[in-house]
Amino acid sequence: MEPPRLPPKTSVSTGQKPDLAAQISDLPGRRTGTPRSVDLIFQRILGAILEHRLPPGTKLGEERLAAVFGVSRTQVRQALARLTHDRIVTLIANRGAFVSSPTVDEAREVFEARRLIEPDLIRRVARNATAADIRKLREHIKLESAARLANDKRSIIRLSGDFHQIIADIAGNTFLARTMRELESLTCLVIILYDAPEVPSCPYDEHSGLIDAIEARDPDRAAALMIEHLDHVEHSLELTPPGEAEIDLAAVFA
Amino acid sequence: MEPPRLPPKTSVSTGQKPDLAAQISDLPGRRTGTPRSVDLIFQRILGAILEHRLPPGTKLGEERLAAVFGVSRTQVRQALARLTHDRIVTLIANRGAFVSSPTVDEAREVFEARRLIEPDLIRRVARNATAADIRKLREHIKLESAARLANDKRSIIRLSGDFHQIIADIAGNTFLARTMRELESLTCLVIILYDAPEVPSCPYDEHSGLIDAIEARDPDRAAALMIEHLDHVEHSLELTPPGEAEIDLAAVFA
DNA sequence: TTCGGACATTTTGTATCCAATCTACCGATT
DNA sequence: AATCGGTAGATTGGATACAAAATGTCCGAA
Repeated sequence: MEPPRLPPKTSVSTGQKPDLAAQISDLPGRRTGTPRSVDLIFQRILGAILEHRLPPGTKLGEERLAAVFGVSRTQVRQALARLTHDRIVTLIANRGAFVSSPTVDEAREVFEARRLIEPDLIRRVARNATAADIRKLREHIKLESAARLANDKRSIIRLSGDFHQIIADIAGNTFLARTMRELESLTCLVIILYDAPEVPSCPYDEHSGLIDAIEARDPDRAAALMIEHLDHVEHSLELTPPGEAEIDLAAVFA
Repeated sequence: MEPPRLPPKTSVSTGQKPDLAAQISDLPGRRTGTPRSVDLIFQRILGAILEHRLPPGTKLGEERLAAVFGVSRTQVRQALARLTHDRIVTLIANRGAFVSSPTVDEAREVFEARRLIEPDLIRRVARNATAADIRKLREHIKLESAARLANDKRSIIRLSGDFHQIIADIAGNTFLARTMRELESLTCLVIILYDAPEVPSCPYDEHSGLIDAIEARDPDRAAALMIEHLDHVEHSLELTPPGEAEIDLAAVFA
Protein backbone atom coordinates (compact mmCIF):
# COMPACT_ATOMS: atom_id res chain seq x y z
CA MET A 1 0.00 0.00 0.00
CA GLU A 2 1.21 3.42 -0.69
CA PRO A 3 1.60 5.33 2.51
CA PRO A 4 -0.30 8.56 2.41
CA ARG A 5 2.95 10.42 2.42
CA LEU A 6 1.64 12.60 -0.33
CA PRO A 7 0.96 15.81 1.42
CA PRO A 8 -1.46 18.23 -0.08
CA LYS A 9 0.54 20.52 -2.29
CA THR A 10 -2.09 23.07 -3.00
CA SER A 11 -4.92 23.75 -0.69
CA VAL A 12 -8.41 24.65 -1.47
CA SER A 13 -9.06 28.34 -1.80
CA THR A 14 -7.80 29.88 1.37
CA GLY A 15 -4.20 30.83 1.15
CA GLN A 16 -2.71 27.85 2.87
CA LYS A 17 0.80 27.28 1.70
CA PRO A 18 2.27 23.82 1.29
CA ASP A 19 2.74 22.48 4.75
CA LEU A 20 6.28 21.23 4.73
CA ALA A 21 6.29 20.44 8.42
CA ALA A 22 3.51 17.95 8.01
CA GLN A 23 5.33 16.43 5.09
CA ILE A 24 8.48 15.85 7.06
CA SER A 25 6.98 14.79 10.32
CA ASP A 26 4.80 12.37 8.49
CA LEU A 27 7.56 10.56 6.71
CA PRO A 28 9.57 8.99 9.49
CA GLY A 29 6.76 8.65 11.96
CA ARG A 30 4.61 6.69 9.59
CA ARG A 31 1.95 7.17 12.16
CA THR A 32 -0.67 6.28 9.67
CA GLY A 33 -0.12 2.85 11.11
CA THR A 34 -3.43 3.09 12.87
CA PRO A 35 -4.47 -0.54 12.80
CA ARG A 36 -7.70 0.65 11.30
CA SER A 37 -10.08 -1.98 12.55
CA VAL A 38 -11.95 -1.80 9.27
CA ASP A 39 -8.82 -3.09 7.55
CA LEU A 40 -8.73 -5.94 9.98
CA ILE A 41 -12.34 -6.84 9.33
CA PHE A 42 -11.73 -6.59 5.61
CA GLN A 43 -8.83 -9.00 5.89
CA ARG A 44 -10.73 -11.40 8.10
CA ILE A 45 -13.70 -11.63 5.75
CA LEU A 46 -11.45 -11.83 2.72
CA GLY A 47 -9.43 -14.59 4.29
CA ALA A 48 -12.54 -16.55 5.13
CA ILE A 49 -13.74 -16.26 1.55
CA LEU A 50 -10.39 -17.16 0.04
CA GLU A 51 -10.12 -20.23 2.21
CA HIS A 52 -13.66 -20.96 1.13
CA ARG A 53 -14.99 -21.12 4.62
CA LEU A 54 -17.53 -18.70 3.17
CA PRO A 55 -18.54 -20.25 -0.13
CA PRO A 56 -19.88 -18.21 -3.05
CA GLY A 57 -23.48 -17.21 -2.59
CA THR A 58 -23.21 -16.88 1.16
CA LYS A 59 -25.16 -13.99 2.52
CA LEU A 60 -23.06 -11.62 4.57
CA GLY A 61 -25.49 -10.02 6.98
CA GLU A 62 -24.20 -6.84 8.46
CA GLU A 63 -25.62 -7.22 11.94
CA ARG A 64 -24.38 -10.76 12.25
CA LEU A 65 -20.86 -9.90 11.15
CA ALA A 66 -20.89 -6.91 13.45
CA ALA A 67 -21.73 -9.21 16.33
CA VAL A 68 -18.99 -11.65 15.31
CA PHE A 69 -16.33 -8.98 15.27
CA GLY A 70 -17.70 -7.10 18.25
CA VAL A 71 -18.04 -3.81 16.41
CA SER A 72 -20.83 -1.79 14.97
CA ARG A 73 -22.37 -2.18 11.57
CA THR A 74 -20.52 0.89 10.39
CA GLN A 75 -17.20 -0.90 10.23
CA VAL A 76 -18.69 -3.95 8.62
CA ARG A 77 -20.36 -1.85 5.98
CA GLN A 78 -17.10 -0.21 5.06
CA ALA A 79 -15.34 -3.54 4.81
CA LEU A 80 -18.13 -4.94 2.66
CA ALA A 81 -18.01 -1.88 0.44
CA ARG A 82 -14.34 -2.46 -0.19
CA LEU A 83 -14.87 -6.12 -0.89
CA THR A 84 -17.62 -5.14 -3.29
CA HIS A 85 -15.27 -2.82 -5.07
CA ASP A 86 -12.88 -5.74 -5.51
CA ARG A 87 -15.70 -7.84 -6.94
CA ILE A 88 -15.25 -10.37 -4.17
CA VAL A 89 -18.73 -9.73 -2.86
CA THR A 90 -21.67 -8.43 -4.80
CA LEU A 91 -24.00 -5.96 -3.21
CA ILE A 92 -27.68 -6.09 -4.08
CA ALA A 93 -29.67 -3.04 -3.18
CA ASN A 94 -31.81 -3.45 -0.11
CA ARG A 95 -30.99 -7.12 0.01
CA GLY A 96 -27.48 -7.24 1.29
CA ALA A 97 -24.04 -8.50 0.45
CA PHE A 98 -23.25 -11.95 -0.91
CA VAL A 99 -20.04 -13.73 -1.69
CA SER A 100 -19.64 -13.36 -5.43
CA SER A 101 -20.24 -16.21 -7.81
CA PRO A 102 -18.26 -15.31 -10.89
CA THR A 103 -19.82 -16.52 -14.10
CA VAL A 104 -17.84 -18.60 -16.53
CA ASP A 105 -17.45 -15.54 -18.71
CA GLU A 106 -15.99 -13.61 -15.81
CA ALA A 107 -13.77 -16.54 -15.00
CA ARG A 108 -12.41 -16.53 -18.52
CA GLU A 109 -11.86 -12.80 -18.31
CA VAL A 110 -9.87 -13.26 -15.14
CA PHE A 111 -7.58 -15.74 -16.81
CA GLU A 112 -7.31 -13.57 -19.87
CA ALA A 113 -6.16 -10.71 -17.73
CA ARG A 114 -3.70 -12.92 -15.87
CA ARG A 115 -2.23 -14.27 -19.08
CA LEU A 116 -1.73 -10.71 -20.17
CA ILE A 117 -0.21 -9.32 -16.99
CA GLU A 118 1.72 -12.09 -15.30
CA PRO A 119 4.15 -12.99 -18.08
CA ASP A 120 5.24 -9.38 -18.09
CA LEU A 121 5.60 -9.34 -14.32
CA ILE A 122 7.69 -12.47 -14.21
CA ARG A 123 9.87 -11.13 -16.99
CA ARG A 124 10.75 -8.21 -14.80
CA VAL A 125 11.34 -10.47 -11.86
CA ALA A 126 13.68 -12.62 -13.93
CA ARG A 127 15.63 -9.52 -14.84
CA ASN A 128 15.68 -7.73 -11.51
CA ALA A 129 15.12 -10.18 -8.68
CA THR A 130 17.68 -10.08 -5.91
CA ALA A 131 19.05 -13.10 -4.14
CA ALA A 132 16.79 -12.29 -1.21
CA ASP A 133 13.78 -12.29 -3.51
CA ILE A 134 14.64 -15.70 -4.88
CA ARG A 135 15.21 -16.98 -1.39
CA LYS A 136 11.80 -15.74 -0.37
CA LEU A 137 10.22 -17.56 -3.27
CA ARG A 138 12.02 -20.78 -2.41
CA GLU A 139 10.89 -20.47 1.18
CA HIS A 140 7.35 -20.08 0.02
CA ILE A 141 7.58 -23.17 -2.15
CA LYS A 142 8.41 -25.19 0.92
CA LEU A 143 5.14 -24.13 2.50
CA GLU A 144 3.31 -25.16 -0.61
CA SER A 145 4.97 -28.55 -0.65
CA ALA A 146 4.06 -29.08 2.97
CA ALA A 147 0.45 -28.21 2.31
CA ARG A 148 0.41 -30.51 -0.68
CA LEU A 149 1.81 -33.36 1.36
CA ALA A 150 -0.79 -32.77 4.03
CA ASN A 151 -3.42 -32.67 1.28
CA ASP A 152 -4.69 -29.44 2.80
CA LYS A 153 -6.58 -28.16 -0.18
CA ARG A 154 -7.53 -24.86 1.39
CA SER A 155 -3.95 -24.01 2.15
CA ILE A 156 -2.85 -25.14 -1.28
CA ILE A 157 -5.21 -22.75 -3.01
CA ARG A 158 -4.32 -19.93 -0.70
CA LEU A 159 -0.58 -20.45 -0.85
CA SER A 160 -0.61 -20.84 -4.59
CA GLY A 161 -2.25 -17.47 -4.85
CA ASP A 162 0.28 -16.01 -2.45
CA PHE A 163 3.09 -17.24 -4.67
CA HIS A 164 1.84 -15.28 -7.61
CA GLN A 165 1.30 -12.32 -5.35
CA ILE A 166 4.90 -12.43 -4.20
CA ILE A 167 6.04 -12.35 -7.79
CA ALA A 168 3.83 -9.36 -8.45
CA ASP A 169 5.26 -7.57 -5.44
CA ILE A 170 8.82 -8.25 -6.52
CA ALA A 171 8.08 -6.97 -10.01
CA GLY A 172 7.87 -3.55 -8.45
CA ASN A 173 4.85 -1.93 -10.06
CA THR A 174 2.46 -1.16 -7.23
CA PHE A 175 -0.51 -0.60 -9.49
CA LEU A 176 -0.11 -3.91 -11.25
CA ALA A 177 0.58 -5.60 -7.93
CA ARG A 178 -2.73 -4.35 -6.63
CA THR A 179 -4.49 -5.47 -9.78
CA MET A 180 -2.94 -8.88 -9.35
CA ARG A 181 -4.23 -9.02 -5.82
CA GLU A 182 -7.74 -8.56 -7.10
CA LEU A 183 -7.20 -11.10 -9.84
CA GLU A 184 -5.84 -13.57 -7.34
CA SER A 185 -8.85 -13.23 -5.10
CA LEU A 186 -11.19 -13.71 -8.00
CA THR A 187 -9.20 -16.72 -9.14
CA CYS A 188 -9.70 -18.26 -5.73
CA LEU A 189 -13.44 -17.87 -6.10
CA VAL A 190 -13.32 -19.31 -9.59
CA ILE A 191 -11.35 -22.33 -8.47
CA ILE A 192 -13.74 -22.98 -5.64
CA LEU A 193 -16.67 -22.78 -8.00
CA TYR A 194 -15.42 -24.64 -11.02
CA ASP A 195 -12.62 -26.89 -9.87
CA ALA A 196 -12.96 -30.41 -11.14
CA PRO A 197 -12.69 -32.24 -7.85
CA GLU A 198 -10.30 -34.94 -8.94
CA VAL A 199 -7.76 -32.64 -10.53
CA PRO A 200 -5.34 -30.90 -8.21
CA SER A 201 -5.96 -27.22 -8.43
CA CYS A 202 -2.41 -26.08 -8.96
CA PRO A 203 -0.65 -28.94 -10.67
CA TYR A 204 2.49 -30.40 -9.16
CA ASP A 205 5.02 -27.74 -8.69
CA GLU A 206 5.34 -25.74 -11.81
CA HIS A 207 6.10 -22.97 -9.38
CA SER A 208 9.56 -24.29 -8.76
CA GLY A 209 10.14 -24.37 -12.51
CA LEU A 210 9.22 -20.71 -12.58
CA ILE A 211 11.76 -19.97 -9.89
CA ASP A 212 14.39 -21.88 -11.79
CA ALA A 213 13.82 -19.72 -14.83
CA ILE A 214 13.99 -16.62 -12.67
CA GLU A 215 17.21 -17.74 -11.10
CA ALA A 216 18.63 -18.51 -14.52
CA ARG A 217 17.81 -14.93 -15.51
CA ASP A 218 15.85 -16.20 -18.45
CA PRO A 219 12.86 -13.87 -18.88
CA ASP A 220 11.59 -15.53 -22.03
CA ARG A 221 11.54 -18.98 -20.52
CA ALA A 222 9.97 -17.64 -17.35
CA ALA A 223 7.22 -15.94 -19.31
CA ALA A 224 6.58 -19.02 -21.40
CA LEU A 225 6.39 -21.18 -18.32
CA MET A 226 4.00 -18.73 -16.73
CA ILE A 227 1.64 -18.85 -19.67
CA GLU A 228 1.82 -22.61 -19.65
CA HIS A 229 1.15 -22.66 -15.94
CA LEU A 230 -1.89 -20.42 -16.23
CA ASP A 231 -3.22 -22.54 -19.05
CA HIS A 232 -2.84 -25.63 -16.93
CA VAL A 233 -4.75 -24.05 -14.09
CA GLU A 234 -7.50 -22.84 -16.36
CA HIS A 235 -7.84 -26.16 -18.12
CA SER A 236 -8.08 -27.99 -14.85
CA LEU A 237 -11.38 -26.21 -14.36
CA GLU A 238 -14.76 -27.16 -15.72
CA LEU A 239 -15.67 -23.95 -17.42
CA THR A 240 -18.85 -25.20 -18.96
CA PRO A 241 -20.51 -22.97 -21.48
CA PRO A 242 -22.78 -20.33 -20.05
CA GLY A 243 -26.51 -20.65 -19.71
CA GLU A 244 -26.32 -24.12 -18.35
CA ALA A 245 -28.90 -23.45 -15.70
CA GLU A 246 -31.50 -22.79 -18.32
CA ILE A 247 -30.44 -25.82 -20.27
CA ASP A 248 -30.77 -27.95 -17.18
CA LEU A 249 -34.27 -26.69 -16.61
CA ALA A 250 -35.21 -27.41 -20.19
CA ALA A 251 -33.83 -30.91 -19.86
CA VAL A 252 -35.93 -31.54 -16.79
CA PHE A 253 -39.12 -30.85 -18.70
CA ALA A 254 -38.08 -32.69 -21.81
CA MET B 1 -17.13 -18.59 16.44
CA GLU B 2 -18.07 -19.95 13.07
CA PRO B 3 -19.28 -17.38 10.59
CA PRO B 4 -22.82 -17.69 9.39
CA ARG B 5 -23.28 -20.09 6.57
CA LEU B 6 -26.61 -19.61 4.99
CA PRO B 7 -27.12 -21.61 1.87
CA PRO B 8 -28.84 -18.84 0.00
CA LYS B 9 -31.36 -20.06 -2.43
CA THR B 10 -31.20 -23.48 -3.90
CA SER B 11 -32.16 -22.79 -7.45
CA VAL B 12 -34.12 -25.32 -9.37
CA SER B 13 -31.17 -26.29 -11.49
CA THR B 14 -30.15 -29.81 -10.67
CA GLY B 15 -26.59 -29.22 -11.68
CA GLN B 16 -26.16 -27.27 -8.45
CA LYS B 17 -24.06 -24.91 -10.44
CA PRO B 18 -23.00 -21.69 -8.77
CA ASP B 19 -25.95 -19.60 -7.98
CA LEU B 20 -25.52 -16.71 -10.29
CA ALA B 21 -29.20 -16.05 -10.10
CA ALA B 22 -28.53 -13.46 -7.48
CA GLN B 23 -26.18 -11.68 -9.83
CA ILE B 24 -28.03 -11.97 -13.07
CA SER B 25 -31.63 -11.82 -12.03
CA ASP B 26 -30.69 -8.56 -10.50
CA LEU B 27 -29.91 -7.01 -13.82
CA PRO B 28 -33.23 -7.14 -15.62
CA GLY B 29 -35.63 -7.01 -12.74
CA ARG B 30 -33.69 -4.80 -10.45
CA ARG B 31 -35.82 -2.27 -8.78
CA THR B 32 -32.85 -0.24 -7.77
CA GLY B 33 -34.80 2.63 -9.13
CA THR B 34 -32.82 4.76 -6.74
CA PRO B 35 -29.96 6.08 -8.81
CA ARG B 36 -27.94 5.53 -5.72
CA SER B 37 -27.14 9.04 -4.69
CA VAL B 38 -23.73 7.91 -3.51
CA ASP B 39 -22.93 6.89 -7.07
CA LEU B 40 -24.02 10.29 -8.22
CA ILE B 41 -21.82 12.03 -5.70
CA PHE B 42 -18.95 9.76 -6.64
CA GLN B 43 -19.35 10.69 -10.29
CA ARG B 44 -19.67 14.36 -9.55
CA ILE B 45 -16.50 14.52 -7.49
CA LEU B 46 -14.64 12.33 -9.94
CA GLY B 47 -15.70 14.49 -12.82
CA ALA B 48 -14.59 17.61 -11.05
CA ILE B 49 -11.19 16.08 -10.40
CA LEU B 50 -10.77 14.76 -13.93
CA GLU B 51 -11.60 18.15 -15.37
CA HIS B 52 -9.13 19.52 -12.87
CA ARG B 53 -11.59 21.87 -11.33
CA LEU B 54 -10.32 20.24 -8.15
CA PRO B 55 -6.53 20.21 -8.53
CA PRO B 56 -4.31 17.65 -6.81
CA GLY B 57 -3.80 18.41 -3.16
CA THR B 58 -7.21 19.95 -2.67
CA LYS B 59 -8.72 19.11 0.67
CA LEU B 60 -12.11 17.48 0.35
CA GLY B 61 -13.89 18.33 3.57
CA GLU B 62 -16.78 16.07 4.30
CA GLU B 63 -19.08 18.65 5.81
CA ARG B 64 -18.49 21.08 2.99
CA LEU B 65 -19.16 18.52 0.29
CA ALA B 66 -22.23 17.34 2.15
CA ALA B 67 -23.55 20.88 2.13
CA VAL B 68 -22.78 21.23 -1.56
CA PHE B 69 -24.68 18.11 -2.50
CA GLY B 70 -27.42 18.63 0.04
CA VAL B 71 -26.94 15.27 1.70
CA SER B 72 -25.45 14.02 4.90
CA ARG B 73 -21.81 13.29 5.54
CA THR B 74 -22.54 9.58 5.35
CA GLN B 75 -23.00 9.67 1.58
CA VAL B 76 -19.96 11.81 1.07
CA ARG B 77 -17.85 9.50 3.16
CA GLN B 78 -18.84 6.52 1.08
CA ALA B 79 -18.06 8.34 -2.13
CA LEU B 80 -14.69 9.42 -0.77
CA ALA B 81 -13.94 5.89 0.32
CA ARG B 82 -14.54 4.64 -3.19
CA LEU B 83 -12.40 7.36 -4.67
CA THR B 84 -9.71 6.45 -2.20
CA HIS B 85 -9.88 2.86 -3.32
CA ASP B 86 -9.30 4.03 -6.88
CA ARG B 87 -6.29 6.03 -5.70
CA ILE B 88 -7.89 9.21 -6.97
CA VAL B 89 -7.99 10.67 -3.50
CA THR B 90 -5.75 9.79 -0.60
CA LEU B 91 -7.15 9.55 2.86
CA ILE B 92 -5.03 10.65 5.79
CA ALA B 93 -6.17 9.43 9.16
CA ASN B 94 -7.91 12.04 11.23
CA ARG B 95 -6.99 14.68 8.70
CA GLY B 96 -9.31 14.10 5.84
CA ALA B 97 -9.37 13.34 2.14
CA PHE B 98 -7.21 15.07 -0.46
CA VAL B 99 -7.07 14.86 -4.20
CA SER B 100 -4.13 12.59 -4.87
CA SER B 101 -0.81 13.90 -6.11
CA PRO B 102 0.78 10.92 -7.81
CA THR B 103 4.53 10.86 -7.53
CA VAL B 104 6.68 10.57 -10.61
CA ASP B 105 7.27 6.94 -9.74
CA GLU B 106 3.57 6.30 -9.61
CA ALA B 107 3.15 8.18 -12.85
CA ARG B 108 5.69 5.93 -14.53
CA GLU B 109 3.95 2.90 -13.13
CA VAL B 110 0.69 4.07 -14.61
CA PHE B 111 2.23 4.38 -18.04
CA GLU B 112 3.97 1.05 -17.64
CA ALA B 113 0.66 -0.58 -16.92
CA ARG B 114 -0.99 1.15 -19.85
CA ARG B 115 1.76 0.09 -22.23
CA LEU B 116 1.19 -3.43 -21.06
CA ILE B 117 -2.58 -3.53 -21.25
CA GLU B 118 -3.71 -1.23 -24.00
CA PRO B 119 -1.85 -2.79 -26.94
CA ASP B 120 -3.56 -6.05 -26.11
CA LEU B 121 -6.94 -4.36 -25.87
CA ILE B 122 -6.63 -2.62 -29.18
CA ARG B 123 -5.49 -5.86 -30.78
CA ARG B 124 -8.77 -7.40 -29.78
CA VAL B 125 -10.67 -4.40 -30.99
CA ALA B 126 -8.94 -4.59 -34.34
CA ARG B 127 -10.00 -8.20 -34.60
CA ASN B 128 -13.54 -8.00 -33.29
CA ALA B 129 -14.86 -4.48 -33.65
CA THR B 130 -18.21 -4.16 -35.38
CA ALA B 131 -19.09 -1.41 -37.79
CA ALA B 132 -21.11 0.22 -35.04
CA ASP B 133 -18.06 0.22 -32.78
CA ILE B 134 -15.93 1.92 -35.38
CA ARG B 135 -18.66 4.43 -36.01
CA LYS B 136 -18.80 5.23 -32.31
CA LEU B 137 -15.06 5.82 -32.28
CA ARG B 138 -15.26 8.11 -35.30
CA GLU B 139 -18.06 10.05 -33.66
CA HIS B 140 -15.95 10.48 -30.59
CA ILE B 141 -13.04 11.77 -32.61
CA LYS B 142 -15.23 14.56 -33.88
CA LEU B 143 -15.81 15.71 -30.32
CA GLU B 144 -12.09 15.68 -29.73
CA SER B 145 -11.40 17.72 -32.81
CA ALA B 146 -14.00 20.25 -31.79
CA ALA B 147 -12.48 20.57 -28.35
CA ARG B 148 -9.04 20.92 -29.87
CA LEU B 149 -10.24 23.64 -32.18
CA ALA B 150 -11.82 25.46 -29.28
CA ASN B 151 -8.57 25.01 -27.36
CA ASP B 152 -10.61 23.69 -24.46
CA LYS B 153 -7.84 21.90 -22.64
CA ARG B 154 -10.09 20.43 -19.98
CA SER B 155 -12.32 18.81 -22.52
CA ILE B 156 -9.34 17.63 -24.51
CA ILE B 157 -7.90 15.76 -21.57
CA ARG B 158 -11.24 14.36 -20.60
CA LEU B 159 -12.24 13.30 -24.08
CA SER B 160 -8.87 11.79 -24.80
CA GLY B 161 -9.31 9.60 -21.76
CA ASP B 162 -12.80 8.69 -22.86
CA PHE B 163 -11.44 7.54 -26.22
CA HIS B 164 -9.19 5.01 -24.59
CA GLN B 165 -12.04 3.99 -22.35
CA ILE B 166 -14.26 3.30 -25.33
CA ILE B 167 -11.60 1.06 -26.79
CA ALA B 168 -11.34 -0.81 -23.52
CA ASP B 169 -15.10 -1.28 -23.43
CA ILE B 170 -15.19 -2.59 -26.98
CA ALA B 171 -12.40 -5.04 -26.21
CA GLY B 172 -14.93 -6.90 -24.12
CA ASN B 173 -13.06 -7.82 -20.97
CA THR B 174 -14.94 -6.16 -18.13
CA PHE B 175 -12.14 -6.63 -15.65
CA LEU B 176 -9.55 -5.01 -17.86
CA ALA B 177 -12.02 -2.30 -18.79
CA ARG B 178 -12.44 -1.42 -15.15
CA THR B 179 -8.69 -1.44 -14.64
CA MET B 180 -8.35 0.89 -17.58
CA ARG B 181 -10.88 3.22 -16.03
CA GLU B 182 -8.70 3.52 -12.96
CA LEU B 183 -5.60 3.99 -15.08
CA GLU B 184 -7.32 6.66 -17.10
CA SER B 185 -8.31 8.62 -14.04
CA LEU B 186 -4.80 8.44 -12.67
CA THR B 187 -3.44 9.51 -16.03
CA CYS B 188 -5.62 12.58 -15.87
CA LEU B 189 -4.12 13.50 -12.53
CA VAL B 190 -0.62 12.87 -13.84
CA ILE B 191 -1.18 15.06 -16.85
CA ILE B 192 -2.51 17.86 -14.73
CA LEU B 193 0.49 17.61 -12.44
CA TYR B 194 3.33 17.13 -14.85
CA ASP B 195 2.18 18.42 -18.19
CA ALA B 196 4.68 20.69 -19.84
CA PRO B 197 2.41 23.63 -20.55
CA GLU B 198 3.51 24.33 -24.07
CA VAL B 199 3.15 20.78 -25.32
CA PRO B 200 -0.34 19.64 -26.23
CA SER B 201 -1.30 16.85 -23.89
CA CYS B 202 -2.54 14.40 -26.47
CA PRO B 203 -0.64 15.18 -29.63
CA TYR B 204 -2.52 15.95 -32.83
CA ASP B 205 -4.81 13.13 -33.62
CA GLU B 206 -2.98 9.92 -33.34
CA HIS B 207 -6.36 8.62 -32.28
CA SER B 208 -7.63 8.68 -35.82
CA GLY B 209 -4.59 6.70 -36.89
CA LEU B 210 -5.54 4.12 -34.31
CA ILE B 211 -9.04 3.91 -35.72
CA ASP B 212 -7.63 3.50 -39.22
CA ALA B 213 -5.60 0.53 -38.09
CA ILE B 214 -8.65 -0.93 -36.40
CA GLU B 215 -10.74 -0.47 -39.50
CA ALA B 216 -8.03 -2.08 -41.58
CA ARG B 217 -8.20 -5.08 -39.24
CA ASP B 218 -4.50 -4.79 -38.62
CA PRO B 219 -3.94 -5.73 -34.97
CA ASP B 220 -0.17 -5.49 -35.13
CA ARG B 221 -0.16 -2.03 -36.58
CA ALA B 222 -2.83 -0.92 -34.13
CA ALA B 223 -0.81 -2.21 -31.21
CA ALA B 224 2.37 -0.57 -32.47
CA LEU B 225 0.58 2.73 -32.92
CA MET B 226 -0.86 2.45 -29.45
CA ILE B 227 2.57 1.99 -27.90
CA GLU B 228 3.88 4.89 -29.90
CA HIS B 229 0.93 7.00 -28.82
CA LEU B 230 1.43 6.21 -25.14
CA ASP B 231 5.12 6.99 -25.45
CA HIS B 232 4.30 10.33 -26.99
CA VAL B 233 1.96 11.19 -24.17
CA GLU B 234 4.44 10.14 -21.53
CA HIS B 235 7.30 12.01 -23.12
CA SER B 236 5.25 15.16 -23.36
CA LEU B 237 5.33 15.23 -19.57
CA GLU B 238 8.03 16.60 -17.34
CA LEU B 239 8.64 13.64 -15.11
CA THR B 240 11.39 15.15 -13.03
CA PRO B 241 13.50 12.77 -10.98
CA PRO B 242 11.91 11.60 -7.78
CA GLY B 243 12.81 12.63 -4.27
CA GLU B 244 12.94 16.29 -5.03
CA ALA B 245 11.68 17.30 -1.61
CA GLU B 246 14.28 15.24 0.17
CA ILE B 247 17.02 16.57 -2.07
CA ASP B 248 15.94 20.09 -1.31
CA LEU B 249 16.12 19.40 2.40
CA ALA B 250 19.56 17.90 2.04
CA ALA B 251 20.69 20.93 0.14
CA VAL B 252 19.48 23.14 2.94
CA PHE B 253 21.76 21.44 5.42
CA ALA B 254 24.73 21.24 3.08
C1' DT C 1 -56.76 -27.13 -1.13
C1' DT C 2 -54.69 -23.41 -3.25
C1' DC C 3 -54.03 -18.82 -4.49
C1' DG C 4 -53.95 -13.99 -3.14
C1' DG C 5 -53.30 -10.25 -0.17
C1' DA C 6 -52.10 -7.92 3.99
C1' DC C 7 -49.32 -7.80 8.07
C1' DA C 8 -45.21 -8.51 10.81
C1' DT C 9 -40.37 -9.25 11.10
C1' DT C 10 -35.98 -8.74 9.60
C1' DT C 11 -32.45 -6.26 7.20
C1' DT C 12 -30.59 -2.55 4.76
C1' DG C 13 -30.03 2.54 4.05
C1' DT C 14 -29.46 7.10 5.98
C1' DA C 15 -29.09 10.78 9.27
C1' DT C 16 -27.79 12.43 13.59
C1' DC C 17 -25.11 12.40 17.67
C1' DC C 18 -20.98 11.72 20.60
C1' DA C 19 -16.09 10.85 21.21
C1' DA C 20 -11.25 11.19 19.70
C1' DT C 21 -7.80 13.64 17.29
C1' DC C 22 -5.56 17.27 15.07
C1' DT C 23 -4.75 22.32 13.95
C1' DA C 24 -4.35 26.82 15.30
C1' DC C 25 -4.18 30.49 18.24
C1' DC C 26 -2.76 32.63 22.43
C1' DG C 27 -0.51 33.34 26.60
C1' DA C 28 3.25 32.45 29.73
C1' DT C 29 8.04 31.88 30.65
C1' DT C 30 12.96 32.21 29.96
C1' DA D 1 11.67 38.65 21.58
C1' DA D 2 11.25 33.91 20.71
C1' DT D 3 9.86 29.46 21.92
C1' DC D 4 7.25 26.19 24.39
C1' DG D 5 2.94 24.68 26.44
C1' DG D 6 -1.95 24.75 26.84
C1' DT D 7 -6.48 25.48 25.53
C1' DA D 8 -10.20 26.17 22.18
C1' DG D 9 -12.11 25.27 17.75
C1' DA D 10 -12.83 22.33 14.03
C1' DT D 11 -12.88 17.98 11.69
C1' DT D 12 -12.81 13.17 11.33
C1' DG D 13 -14.03 8.44 13.19
C1' DG D 14 -17.43 5.56 14.98
C1' DA D 15 -21.97 4.18 17.07
C1' DT D 16 -26.65 4.56 17.70
C1' DA D 17 -31.25 5.61 16.34
C1' DC D 18 -34.65 5.99 12.87
C1' DA D 19 -36.87 5.22 8.29
C1' DA D 20 -37.54 2.48 4.07
C1' DA D 21 -37.66 -1.81 1.73
C1' DA D 22 -37.99 -6.68 1.19
C1' DT D 23 -38.96 -11.26 2.67
C1' DG D 24 -41.70 -14.57 4.96
C1' DT D 25 -45.94 -15.83 7.31
C1' DC D 26 -50.58 -16.03 8.26
C1' DC D 27 -55.22 -15.64 7.33
C1' DG D 28 -59.10 -15.52 4.30
C1' DA D 29 -61.62 -16.44 0.20
C1' DA D 30 -62.60 -18.97 -4.00
